[in-house]
Amino acid sequence: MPRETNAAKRERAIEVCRRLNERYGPVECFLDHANPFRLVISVLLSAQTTDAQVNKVTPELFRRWPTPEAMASATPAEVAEVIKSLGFYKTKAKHAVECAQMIVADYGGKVPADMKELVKLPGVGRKTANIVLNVGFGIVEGIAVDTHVNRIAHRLGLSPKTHAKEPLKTEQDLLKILPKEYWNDVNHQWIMLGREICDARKPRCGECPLADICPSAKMG
DNA sequence: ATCCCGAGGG
DNA sequence: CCCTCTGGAT
Repeated sequence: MPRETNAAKRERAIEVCRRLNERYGPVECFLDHANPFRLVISVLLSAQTTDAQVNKVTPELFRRWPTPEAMASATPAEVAEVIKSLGFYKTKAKHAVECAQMIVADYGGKVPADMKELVKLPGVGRKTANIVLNVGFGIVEGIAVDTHVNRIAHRLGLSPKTHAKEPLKTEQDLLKILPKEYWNDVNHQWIMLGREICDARKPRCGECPLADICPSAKMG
């Protein structure tokens, strides 16, 4: 079996994006993104949980501490009490307060619109930073590779199996394959596919719009 | 039981 | 490289 050319991968990846665009329509953020500060905190809280769970706590959270200045003077214990229905709530509360403090101390109370600066914030990695850049600032600098995107890229044969646990390498593979105008689609729509259909354990290939062009679906 | 729309730390 | 943090969904 000859190795697939990059051109073939690109063609397939673009077709993937085209079909997912048809299925999901324009991308949308379901978290509180009224301003970049709220977005950073909301995305930070969303790790390992759902937007719906996050949206249950953010109204009270931002009612009590609406700005970086306000949250900077909260204690992690106070914040933890408000967000305790979420997983990892103690760590997230600590990160939220430290984020607010750093935004005030180092960035004049404004969330930096820059990947290198964003990832300096406690609890903010590339995945979170990518979403903040995309949704909060309209900047497309990379692809937010989470476990879903990672898995889908692997199943579609767009990133080697050896990169399965290295999101940075998966991101680099996708950046090389896909033209930039599709990066934002990956950030949002591939994640939805991963949640609804391309499940880690039991993928529902029978309902998948990509089944006929997916090597993994063909092999079962 | 087992996994997750991550990230920090050892 | 590995572990930890955590509630909720399945």
